[in-house]
Amino acid sequence: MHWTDERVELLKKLWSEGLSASAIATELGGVTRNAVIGKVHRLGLSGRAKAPAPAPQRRIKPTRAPSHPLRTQTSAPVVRGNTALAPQIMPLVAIEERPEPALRPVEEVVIPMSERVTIMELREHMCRWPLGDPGREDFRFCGSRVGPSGPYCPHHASIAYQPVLDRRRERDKERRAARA
DNA sequence: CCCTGATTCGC
DNA sequence: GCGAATCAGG
Repeated sequence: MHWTDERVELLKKLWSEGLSASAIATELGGVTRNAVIGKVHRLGLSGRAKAPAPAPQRRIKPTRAPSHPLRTQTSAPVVRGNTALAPQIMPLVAIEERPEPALRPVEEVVIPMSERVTIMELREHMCRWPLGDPGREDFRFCGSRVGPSGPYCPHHASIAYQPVLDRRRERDKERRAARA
């Protein structure tokens, strides 16, 4: 992959819109975020907005000897820092309430916490408990941190792995209690 | 740990 | 010119 005019244009556009380097890299495809950042700098469009630039701070390379005369010091239009302060235009972030998929009246408590993530946002350590109807646009996964093992967070694991026997035992127990 | 941009420098 | 590796920071 190389930087064709179109790709450069798209890069400029997306960068000006405030997308992160990695997001742009994904969008373009075939490049890493490093490549994007490198290109951005070469094009001279670094720094999308920045305050005063507080730290004069030079970088300190421990051992590597400077093979070139440093061309820095006095003249540097440097507008450093800044991290994507952009209007973040995310397509599918809405979705308000997502009633848990009819899980019979549980007496245990809550921990409603779901992060609720899309399949794209789902990471290795995230709970894969499905929320909603797969195939619908608002389908999500729980997304909470998974437990010590397994694909679910502790809360959903307790639901998923609750054996029928436990429920029966629980029911019998209640009966006995009611009788007494 | 996830992520961000910034910088250097071998290629 | 390019971008991986690295750095610095959130």
